Amino acid sequence: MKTASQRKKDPELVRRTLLDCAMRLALEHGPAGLTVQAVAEAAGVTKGGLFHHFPSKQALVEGLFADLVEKLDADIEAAMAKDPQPRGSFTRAYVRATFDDLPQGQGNPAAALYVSALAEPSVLRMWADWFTARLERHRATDDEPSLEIVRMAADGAWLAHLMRADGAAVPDAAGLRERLIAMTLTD
Amino acid sequence: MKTASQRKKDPELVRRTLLDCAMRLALEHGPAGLTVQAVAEAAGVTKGGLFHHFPSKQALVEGLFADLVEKLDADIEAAMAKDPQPRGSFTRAYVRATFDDLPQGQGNPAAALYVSALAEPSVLRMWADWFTARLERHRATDDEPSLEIVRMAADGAWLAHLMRADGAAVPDAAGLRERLIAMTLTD
DNA sequence: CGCAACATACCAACCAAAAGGTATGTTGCA
DNA sequence: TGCAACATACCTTTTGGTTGGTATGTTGCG
Repeated sequence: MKTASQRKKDPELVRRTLLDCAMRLALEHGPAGLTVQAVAEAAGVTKGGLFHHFPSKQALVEGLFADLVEKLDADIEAAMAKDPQPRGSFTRAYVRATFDDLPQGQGNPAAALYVSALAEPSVLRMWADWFTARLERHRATDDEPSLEIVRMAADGAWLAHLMRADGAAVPDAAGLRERLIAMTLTD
Repeated sequence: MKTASQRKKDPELVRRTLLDCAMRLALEHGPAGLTVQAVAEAAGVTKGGLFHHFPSKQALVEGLFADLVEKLDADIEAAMAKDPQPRGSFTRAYVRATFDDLPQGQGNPAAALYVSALAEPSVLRMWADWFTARLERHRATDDEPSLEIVRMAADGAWLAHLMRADGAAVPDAAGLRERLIAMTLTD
């Protein structure tokens, strides 16, 4: 991004750039690398400029995760639209979205980002609210213990993926994914 | 702990106290609350005293997780000793240990501790090494996809427990646990 | 329209606090 | 006495955050 004097004023773009850069930095260097200084610099803005858009660092982090939840929600919605079978459709979509959204590239700082952000009560609340709301909405089709186990296994796979030491990939992610989806149909 | 002038010199005890206090602080306030100052203070020692036992903060964190892995390993070993059925015995023990070691009390900063510590490559390596070694050792009895799913579901349950917003407990942890164990027997 | 009045979007410099770490003492046990 | 086990005091860096100012729009009014 060019410096402010060279570009047209476009606060919405700056806001987006800040969020994008924050996400990139956090994924690459973990939560310790997510400093307002670094984010502002990466976005071609000064710290003061950042604080104009986000009144505090917490607000920035909240914006980050609001984006993330929104994206996950959209992916799940899309996956559900293509699923003819009603029973377990949310669980299948959850599995698909979880496996598809695995951040590729270097994986270990990403884990720290996600879960350490959940130390922030406001972020934790965001996630919990979203999840319980979806669970409530699809209670009729996805409220079975066997499906809960599938979702938890997906979470576990997500965690395993994030925590894999250096290149060591998760053995057979695709096969695992299909197996979990099959579990929602045959039970 | 009394101050140094009032107590007998007992470096081993001080070391243990430091690790225990560090664990407590991290569980209560998350990784951000795990400062050498706070740990030393809580243990009734000054910062200089802490740095005498642990040459750096990273060393302290590594000691913390070495303890954790050791405890988990002991629990799994104990659970396996009481399990007559060979097939899936490691997976069952893993499930039992995972559910039994759920840190009670307020849970959200704990999640941050665990996973953010895994941003430290040395800690991540510790965990990965332990896990792959156990997997290799029990390859004959626990190398089936269905058992892998059970272990991942246990991880997911662990994550869900850590991430529950304020009091909201995981619905039916005990039932879930039994269900997972049953899955290792009936498949 | 044209221009003053105001609001928005930034920048540059600075600040207090807290962090990890070190250098140098002091104390107590063998 | 000598060394391990601490305490005290200090340093450096980095952090989130603030302050005052400036450039760029936007709006109301004669």
